[in-house]
Amino acid sequence: MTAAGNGAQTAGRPTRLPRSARRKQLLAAAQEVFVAQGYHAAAMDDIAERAGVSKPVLYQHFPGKMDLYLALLDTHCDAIVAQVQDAMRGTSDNKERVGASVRAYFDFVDHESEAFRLVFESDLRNDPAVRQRVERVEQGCIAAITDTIISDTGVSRAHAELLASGLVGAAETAAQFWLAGGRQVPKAEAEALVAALSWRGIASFPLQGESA
Amino acid sequence: MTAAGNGAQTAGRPTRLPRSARRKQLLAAAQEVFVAQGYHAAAMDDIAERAGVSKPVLYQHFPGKMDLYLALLDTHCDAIVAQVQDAMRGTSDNKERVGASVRAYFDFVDHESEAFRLVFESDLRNDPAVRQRVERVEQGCIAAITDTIISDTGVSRAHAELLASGLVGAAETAAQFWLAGGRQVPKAEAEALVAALSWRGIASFPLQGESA
DNA sequence: GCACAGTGGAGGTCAAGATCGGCGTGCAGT
DNA sequence: ACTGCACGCCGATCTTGACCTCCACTGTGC
Repeated sequence: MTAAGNGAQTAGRPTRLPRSARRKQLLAAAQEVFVAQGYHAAAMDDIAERAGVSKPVLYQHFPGKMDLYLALLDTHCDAIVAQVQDAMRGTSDNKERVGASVRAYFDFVDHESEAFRLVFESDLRNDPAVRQRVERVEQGCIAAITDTIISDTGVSRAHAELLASGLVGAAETAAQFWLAGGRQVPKAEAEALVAALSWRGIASFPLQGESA
Repeated sequence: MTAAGNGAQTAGRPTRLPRSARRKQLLAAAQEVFVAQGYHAAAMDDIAERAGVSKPVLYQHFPGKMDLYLALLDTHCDAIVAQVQDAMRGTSDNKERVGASVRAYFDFVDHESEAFRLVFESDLRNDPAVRQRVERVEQGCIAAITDTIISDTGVSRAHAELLASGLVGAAETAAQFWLAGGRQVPKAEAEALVAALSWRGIASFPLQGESA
């Protein structure tokens, strides 16, 4: 199962690809290896072999291992933040906003090849560049929700951020748990359940007891 | 601030310690370095220097880097699971259970030297031994809450686990966010806020959507 | 037939985990 | 009190493993 089941060439005649296609293929191969092994355990040899090319080609497309990783990370960081922001902007019904946000997390986690691990389980969070991006994701998602909470409940920003982080954590953890457990519950059902939990939790806050 | 502010000797005369005390001191030094740098970036030289000893002493107490890390990890894994289980067993009032669980996560995160990073932000989750322990923590906490949810709401186990994972994620993420944000909200206030969010979310479930 | 672009495998370098001979200190026996 | 002993500790070193480049080969356009 070294390089047989993917979309690259299987063996023998090395296929010549245009740079753009080669780059995309390298990114795909790198993603599979990074997701399966993590950053540190993933060797450049593995990625090259997975893509069916040799190491020099890899270094002709990416200056180093870190650049390769960051390219992938950026893609998925942008994806999840955009999905959550769309969930906020897509409607003005807050209940529907909660549902869409939860769906965003489940979609992100359910995306093929478990790429979410690059963001949520990165073994490079100590590296400044990676840490900055990962924190930016979490803070971006929290910020989007925070604004809505503030404008619709009137709680202080600090409180709203805490609530938003709780909601984000619930969706994130539940989605990961749902996937790790082998999708024992149908996706729509799981989304509805977590959305209900979140909505019931947050919906009572407007104009309710603030400092209770 | 290399080795000045800790409990080790500052410089000059190397103090001879009994094995037990030396071991505890090495564990403390290792925890500080692992928390600050992560597993991979932490060098054995750093840990030895932090403890004020040389590397061979370190290897006289621990067979390798991994053993040292696992010793620390086990301690904190046991701690958080026990805290959540105590929160469940400490009372039969479910609202108080939610409050105690949230408090458990905040206490764990607020514990000195940010040791929670060893569990929640480990950069060794790919390693089987570490992964097993970290997953055991999450599943242990979820299981404790799941049982209560099942017995008090009657939802299916799969649904209860999803709800529990959501609650766990909310507490965990909110606690980390609260700490990362510099404790902008007093601890008791933050706990109450997240507890309210969680309780309002879960409290409506009994006899509501399922068996009502 | 020939130049050339791009590939494949072998090697350099370096960081970090793991380890060996010397040193100094405290203690027991006479 | 003096001497030999044992033990814990340290500086310096080895080795492994992984990232990152250099020589021989192959297929194509004129």
